[in-house]
Amino acid sequence: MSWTDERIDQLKAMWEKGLTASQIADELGGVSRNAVIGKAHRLGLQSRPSPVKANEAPKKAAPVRKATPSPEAEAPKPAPVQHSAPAPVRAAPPAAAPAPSFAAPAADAPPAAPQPRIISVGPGGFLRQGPGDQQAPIPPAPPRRLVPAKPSPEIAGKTTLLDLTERICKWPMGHPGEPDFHFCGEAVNPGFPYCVEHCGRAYQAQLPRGTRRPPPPLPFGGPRVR
DNA sequence: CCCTGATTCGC
DNA sequence: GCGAATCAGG
Repeated sequence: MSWTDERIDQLKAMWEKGLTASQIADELGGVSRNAVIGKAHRLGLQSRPSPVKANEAPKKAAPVRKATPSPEAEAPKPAPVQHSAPAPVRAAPPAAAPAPSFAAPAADAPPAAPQPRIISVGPGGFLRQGPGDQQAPIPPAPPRRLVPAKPSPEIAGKTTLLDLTERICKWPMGHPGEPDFHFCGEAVNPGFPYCVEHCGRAYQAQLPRGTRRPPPPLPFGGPRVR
């Protein structure tokens, strides 16, 4: 897969929306988490709370995979060039401005900055965009209003189709179409799509036709032959 | 173990 | 430019 404009837009939208690189990667499909992160950085999208970047210790971690003699000496760069926008731009509420209501423009608030442009990501990774954002119109009529995702009480806490990953047991519980249909959700038996228990049900030795139940094993205590 | 993002560097 | 490999923190 390559980074088409469309995919880049999706990446940006999802990244800014706060989805993790992994989530973005499998929404986009065909790319790895690393690819997403790499691309995000290349695009200049920047550093959202990283678990590992918290401290500001200027110590040389000396990570550098493989051989890196780094023959270069100290590069004298005492002049920190003042770029215009180094600051992490996370929405900075003017004061105690709560309730991001739909039709609640703060009449008194100074226009501040132009809103970054709002793109939301729908199920499957498609983008909901403002009318003027892109020339490509969305073929199916866009939803008239955004309804808060409602998981439905029956399935709350259950493993849904959207929750499945390579390491989650995909054994169906109930039947598709039923309101509480979900998946097992246990950790898989490595190498299989199901957990250990359900592997046991999914993969059973095929007995020759006509054979009756295999005799129960006699782990011990069988008739002593001597 | 799992996850996360950051960084490096060969391609 | 791309992304696997690696690092490092949670």
